[in-house]
Amino acid sequence: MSPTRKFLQGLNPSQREAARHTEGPLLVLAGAGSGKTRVITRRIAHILASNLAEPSQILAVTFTNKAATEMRERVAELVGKKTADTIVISTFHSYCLQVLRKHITRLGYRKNFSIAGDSDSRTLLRRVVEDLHSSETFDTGTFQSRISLMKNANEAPDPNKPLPVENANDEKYVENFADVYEGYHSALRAANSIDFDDLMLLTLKLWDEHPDLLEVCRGAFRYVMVDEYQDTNKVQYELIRRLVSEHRNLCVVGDDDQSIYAWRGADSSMILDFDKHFTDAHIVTLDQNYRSTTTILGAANAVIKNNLVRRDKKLWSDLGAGRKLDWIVCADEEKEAEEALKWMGFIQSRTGARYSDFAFLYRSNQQSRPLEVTLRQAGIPYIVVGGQDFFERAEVRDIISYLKVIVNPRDEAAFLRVVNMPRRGIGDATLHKIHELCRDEKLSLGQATAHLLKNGIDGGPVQLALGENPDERVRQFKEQKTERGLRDFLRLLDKFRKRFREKDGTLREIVEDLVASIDYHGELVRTCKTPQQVSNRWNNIEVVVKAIGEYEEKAETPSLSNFLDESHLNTDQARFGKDERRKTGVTLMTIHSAKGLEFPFVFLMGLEDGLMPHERSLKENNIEEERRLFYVALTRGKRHVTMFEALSRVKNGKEKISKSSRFLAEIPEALYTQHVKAVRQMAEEQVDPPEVKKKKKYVPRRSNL
DNA sequence: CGGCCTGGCATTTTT
DNA sequence: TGCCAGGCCG
Repeated sequence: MSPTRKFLQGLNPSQREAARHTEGPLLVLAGAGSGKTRVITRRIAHILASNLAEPSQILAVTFTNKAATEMRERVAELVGKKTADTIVISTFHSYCLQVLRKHITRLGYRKNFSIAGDSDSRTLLRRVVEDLHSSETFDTGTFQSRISLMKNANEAPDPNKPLPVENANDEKYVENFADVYEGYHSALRAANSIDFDDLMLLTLKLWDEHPDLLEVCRGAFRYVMVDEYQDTNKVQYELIRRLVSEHRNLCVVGDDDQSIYAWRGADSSMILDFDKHFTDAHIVTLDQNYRSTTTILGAANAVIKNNLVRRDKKLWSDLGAGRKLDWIVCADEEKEAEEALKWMGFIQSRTGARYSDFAFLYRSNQQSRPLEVTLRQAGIPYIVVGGQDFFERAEVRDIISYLKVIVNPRDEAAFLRVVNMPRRGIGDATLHKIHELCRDEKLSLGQATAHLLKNGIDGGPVQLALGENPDERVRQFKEQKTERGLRDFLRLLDKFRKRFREKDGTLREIVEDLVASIDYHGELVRTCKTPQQVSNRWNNIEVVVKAIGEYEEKAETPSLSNFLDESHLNTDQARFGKDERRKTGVTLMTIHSAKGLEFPFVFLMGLEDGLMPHERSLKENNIEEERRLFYVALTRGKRHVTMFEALSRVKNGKEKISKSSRFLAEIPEALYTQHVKAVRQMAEEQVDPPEVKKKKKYVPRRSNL
């Protein structure tokens, strides 16, 4: 067999067409379960076998590290590990970070800049909002998501444009938005920090302001591929566009029907308009599904075709019809969980399936509760995927923040987090002084603190909150405590900066010493309510320390800064334990986290209007995205999907009665069996909601004149 | 400054 | 119902 044909073997006609179409723009519309990873990896192997490019001249971009690793492994199976390792397979974020670490000084940042995680951003934003000195109270998160969406869309604040986030159109948000946006960015700038969105935005800026750098990056690749293209945003598109502008060898793979991250800035018009952006684009549709029964696909197709904005396609498979879907109507969420276990037992008795063949999928995380309780009672092993990110946990952030402020002394969010942790008697009043000094004198936080110590804490214009305390001796005593605290803190930072700089011990050893120096364990004992909490949190600290050790072993040139980069960009949950349980237990997760996965048996929980579709999306008119979510949920199933609804459910501490999800009515009746385990009529009579019709807001039309 | 209490609030979370 | 932020008081 000729080497160029070798990697096209075993592909279906459309897959092969996609894999061999190497030149010019190509859009692969890859339906759920249609073997898109197979196509991408074969395509890469085919390019290499045809000697069209060196491995290092191929760039494959993914959204998650997990996807990147998987892709590399699968390519390695085809072309060998050595070759696979030289292909550039990376997430948008880590590719951009690489570029920025090299060249960011051209944008006026320092090389040791920090990446501000979501909570770091929030810390900074809170500060900015406080500085507005407005009598109003604001929700920081509203500003945060608004800023992020705007940056993802590559837009700057424009007072004439409405804000896309819910409740962001309140006058007070509109009025203050420009100031907050501005304040946030100068705070980031002063902290020598950039946020997640900046990774890409600044890379774009760098390329646009310094064409020589773009030239270098562009010249490095002959073929560019982007996975999950429906999840890209405007900025990512602009990056890609620049990278391929010479040769235009761009292949994007994705499925508009699985676009479920618009709320996070993904812009499905990127995939919908691909052939407008790249006019001579070739389009290949992969609609043969290798995962699900025709029953499941029939339901999924029927549901998704109600979406108006999409590229028309219909999945099919030759895997047989299988069992009709089951739709179980339960009284409440506890019954729902019990019923689900019964059905699992039933399926197991018929098929001999293992626990790990089952997934319980739901719309929102709270729904895991009743399931967990019931599973635990039944002694069935399970794993809950998702929830809080490991690196966002308080104790982990504490330690990471120490490391961040050690690497980047200007990092404000990190500084603020640890300056009084453990308790050093440093409170708001002192911090405000430091902060003002920073801004007025353009000092780093550390410098400002040192300055403050030199001139005496009370030298500034701000009154200590203790001013009203009549007992002057107590006041002075406390002030001394504060001074001592600040001094100790600065000394500690200096000491460890020096140790890291001089490589006085391994990274792991130094971090261990740091944790001991601040007596973090003692702090946990002091602040935690239960010993259980202490051991949980301490355990997480140990995981961090261990992670540093592991990083150190595998990295060629380990550095603290590089470790921090990885900890921000590679937050893959699977890396941190509980992997064993995944092999033996049932899986509980949100539909969002299930994207890209498959299970022989899928249980969809809580299919009620208000939950799925979520009432908030309903309010925001995002029904099509909710429908896609339901579509994603259905298409996770290989052999069977069981659907559950609870007529009544405790929501926010109150019992709520609901109707069936409107999406269920979109499934052809011939494809499911309904099992009513609760008297629906009773429930419906009780409620039938006096449907509160919202008055449509009257929007005056602008005259054409 | 820091502990305690209260009131408002409550999707989804690849990086 | 449960969490977290901000306010209050010792």
